[in-house]
Amino acid sequence: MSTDNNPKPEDSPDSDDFTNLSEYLKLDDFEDPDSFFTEHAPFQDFQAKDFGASGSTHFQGSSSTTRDTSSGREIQREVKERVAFKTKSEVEILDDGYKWRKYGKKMVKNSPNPRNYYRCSVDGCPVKKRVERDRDDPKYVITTYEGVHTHPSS
DNA sequence: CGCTTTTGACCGGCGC
DNA sequence: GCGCCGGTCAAAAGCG
Repeated sequence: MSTDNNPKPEDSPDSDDFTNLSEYLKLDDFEDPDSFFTEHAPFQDFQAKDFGASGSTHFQGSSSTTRDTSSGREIQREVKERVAFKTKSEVEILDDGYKWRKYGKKMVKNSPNPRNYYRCSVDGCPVKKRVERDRDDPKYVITTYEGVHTHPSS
């Protein structure tokens, strides 16, 4: 199958397994992150915390449909909204105003740090959160949100 | 008492 | 066909 639904012309080199997370972080060329923050999540309160959050990057994934007719089977996969945030914090448990339930921890090969998987504890909220520490800067935390909240934050 | 967390196992996909 | 990797679920325990 030709997986060319990538929003970025990246010709992955043969350097082991480079986490595409770095790719997301490179997309900090957005111009109006503030509007995004205010419109998608109460990150205003997020930064109001005392953990000193600064320098955040966000990536918006577009919904694309992939159909494979090579085997007569049609695979329609809609990509949910993906947002990656890089926050400078010493703690990984950043309270964004939502309740999260940890459902798994995994160790990534490219990082000496484990990756935590969180899910919204609210019923009907298909939102998932992925928290991982930066491999190059342990003082940075990478939080990846997937999906959109469908319930009040408070 | 309810809910969250924690670890391990399991699974699906892809690569070789 | 097997191995690797990432992701998810499940059961049990701990805590408020």
